Amino acid sequence: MPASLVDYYETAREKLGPQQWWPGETPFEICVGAILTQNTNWTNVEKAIANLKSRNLLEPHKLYALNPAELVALIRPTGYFNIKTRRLRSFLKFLIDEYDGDLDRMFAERTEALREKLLSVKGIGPETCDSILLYAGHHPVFVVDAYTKRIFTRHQVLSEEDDYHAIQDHFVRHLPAEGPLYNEFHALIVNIGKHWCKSREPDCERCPWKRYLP
DNA sequence: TGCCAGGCCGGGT
DNA sequence: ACCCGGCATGGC
Repeated sequence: MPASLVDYYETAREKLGPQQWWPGETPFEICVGAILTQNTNWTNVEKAIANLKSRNLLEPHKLYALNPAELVALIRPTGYFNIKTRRLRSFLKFLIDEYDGDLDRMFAERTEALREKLLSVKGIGPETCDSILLYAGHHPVFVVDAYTKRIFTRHQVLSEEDDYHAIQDHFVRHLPAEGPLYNEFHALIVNIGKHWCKSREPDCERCPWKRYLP
């Protein structure tokens, strides 16, 4: 009998321990980080977050009031700084226009309705949207990323042509519908993707799942 | 030294 | 409906 997704989860959880994600102190910081980390190494994002934090700018109205050119300079280490400035500001405008900058009010919306609204913001795609929902808002949505696809395609759980929605659907259908589990599982996937399973070869012997699953 | 990182958008077939 | 180039810094 092939390993189930719950087997994958439990194996990784045993080997790597609790992940305590997302690495951000406040819901707003998590939202900002989710946008800044698009196709970007997290260590670069940390530098940008530190810049914003040191200037006390991690608050929606303050950040939106900041001169865009200043924002470009502060998030420079993340790369794509021009486009990310636009994306951050479009999210901030949405948050301020719709909820007066109050994330609690935003997250009080029903999951599906909020998901659609966030996806309509230019610069927020499915992964960024779902990361914000799950990690900043504690909505029970499973986050899919490049590691999820790469690792589970390699393990023959997913196929190459599965798109974001197909992958998300697969996980949702095969896991208990629990936000905390979605949270921990995605965090474990990223941990394994970054530190254990970097090889692009079809066989990755170092990967915990390769070694410990039947 | 090159390749890659927790995507997304817009324009071209 | 796809496919693809562009966006850009910092670390290994």
